[in-house]
Amino acid sequence: MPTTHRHCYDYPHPAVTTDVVLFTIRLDALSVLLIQRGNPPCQGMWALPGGFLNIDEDLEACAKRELLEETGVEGVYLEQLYTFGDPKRDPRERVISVTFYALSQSDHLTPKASSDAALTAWFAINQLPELAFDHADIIQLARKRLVSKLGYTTIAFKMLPKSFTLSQLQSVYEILLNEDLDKRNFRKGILARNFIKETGEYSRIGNHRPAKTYRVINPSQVEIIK
Amino acid sequence: MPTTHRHCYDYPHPAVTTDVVLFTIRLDALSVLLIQRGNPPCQGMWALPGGFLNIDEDLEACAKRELLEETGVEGVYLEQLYTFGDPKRDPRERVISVTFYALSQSDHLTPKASSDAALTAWFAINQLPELAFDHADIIQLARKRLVSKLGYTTIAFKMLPKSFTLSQLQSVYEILLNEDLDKRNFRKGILARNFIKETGEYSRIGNHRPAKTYRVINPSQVEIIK
DNA sequence: AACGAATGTGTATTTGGTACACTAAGCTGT
DNA sequence: ACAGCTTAGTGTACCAAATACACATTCGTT
Repeated sequence: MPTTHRHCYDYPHPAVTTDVVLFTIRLDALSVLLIQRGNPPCQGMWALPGGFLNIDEDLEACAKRELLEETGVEGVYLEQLYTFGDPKRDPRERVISVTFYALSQSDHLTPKASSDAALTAWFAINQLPELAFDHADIIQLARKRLVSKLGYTTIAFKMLPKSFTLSQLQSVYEILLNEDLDKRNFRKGILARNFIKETGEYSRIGNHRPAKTYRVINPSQVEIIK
Repeated sequence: MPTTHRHCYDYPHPAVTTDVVLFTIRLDALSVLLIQRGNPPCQGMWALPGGFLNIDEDLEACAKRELLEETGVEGVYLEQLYTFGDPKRDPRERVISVTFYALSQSDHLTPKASSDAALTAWFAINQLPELAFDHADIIQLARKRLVSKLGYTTIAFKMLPKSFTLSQLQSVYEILLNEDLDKRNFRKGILARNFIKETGEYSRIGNHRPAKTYRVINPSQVEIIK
């Protein structure tokens, strides 16, 4: 077992990791992607995808890389959440975790087993397994942030395909807010904000009337309504 | 010059610092506390108070400690802002900075020269000097966060003494939002939210009618209106 | 006692949000 | 082909919240 310790400093340095809370809506429930840990500590418990920061790597790049390496997921919307640094949050050494949350439509997602053969799986936010480290706290904070951002940003669109129906969009809001919304009021409100416009196409799935599909007018703009 | 390098790791570790954007309102302007750097890099430039994280120290504790050591300021409201980690943000080594913003009433603040005799001074947010590292970005983000939190939290009270007049409170909002507010509507709105109540005392400063003073009912509660 | 300066107060209007029910269009099974 | 099921799509009346707006009050000063 090599313990070369080749990287030395005058003062002790903490380790820095990134962790990602990847949300999607699956089976009408807000869900999170987790990885089962293959090694101690917390072996066998479930954890967020994430890992150690490379020394020349940007924080966001690290989050994206770990997500790709561990789950095969890429191209999702990603935003920094909070930095967790309790001195005892990892029993091995001092670890600062810069956390992110990510949003994706579920049909873009085919999480593969990670390179070290760990299991990855979706869990509904209300049916989470026992989680490693402080990852339960991270998920709850991410959920809180996500829900509160619904009100003044356009992040909801990040959980839908490029083209979507108003019913699909309403469903995203209803699941995240955990309450039913009035169909007419929802449509009136969302259309008044001028974020989306009709594609001219129709969604013809199901044995019922086809629905107009819409797309986001300015996909890059996410922040701040009004 | 001792270069003992006694702290060694299998993989390179970044350094972790905290930096604090301390806001106050001074001379009718939103202002920030800065320190003039005595050493390279960026010698002579102004920078945020902050410094390296001790290996067993909580992030928030580090921010408070550095603020106290470098400026003599303590007891202020402090909240984590964002983590800056661009690989080139510090020319010496890889440095991750976990940033905070803090709010204080100006009359509580008597910033002293720090132990290493650097200068500390207040700067109006619109008249900042040339800043070290990415500290200009940090300040702008902090300002943006502060202003947006005005709308749905009670942070404005953190910039006032325990007992204050409604005109003082309105002035805080006007300076932060950079717009004039209607006196009657402001009072109606703020009183309807039931955050504050009359102390029964009057402020008798100036050659004009004394003003009722108010205090916050629940000083610990900061988050989320409605 | 007159003046200057900031305090303190109410109403009418506008705006935005909420509550609420039926017709339209497609598919399926007979 | 038509009856029945399923989701799409649409407007108005009501209520609550935000806005616009002007003058009398109470100090201190001269």
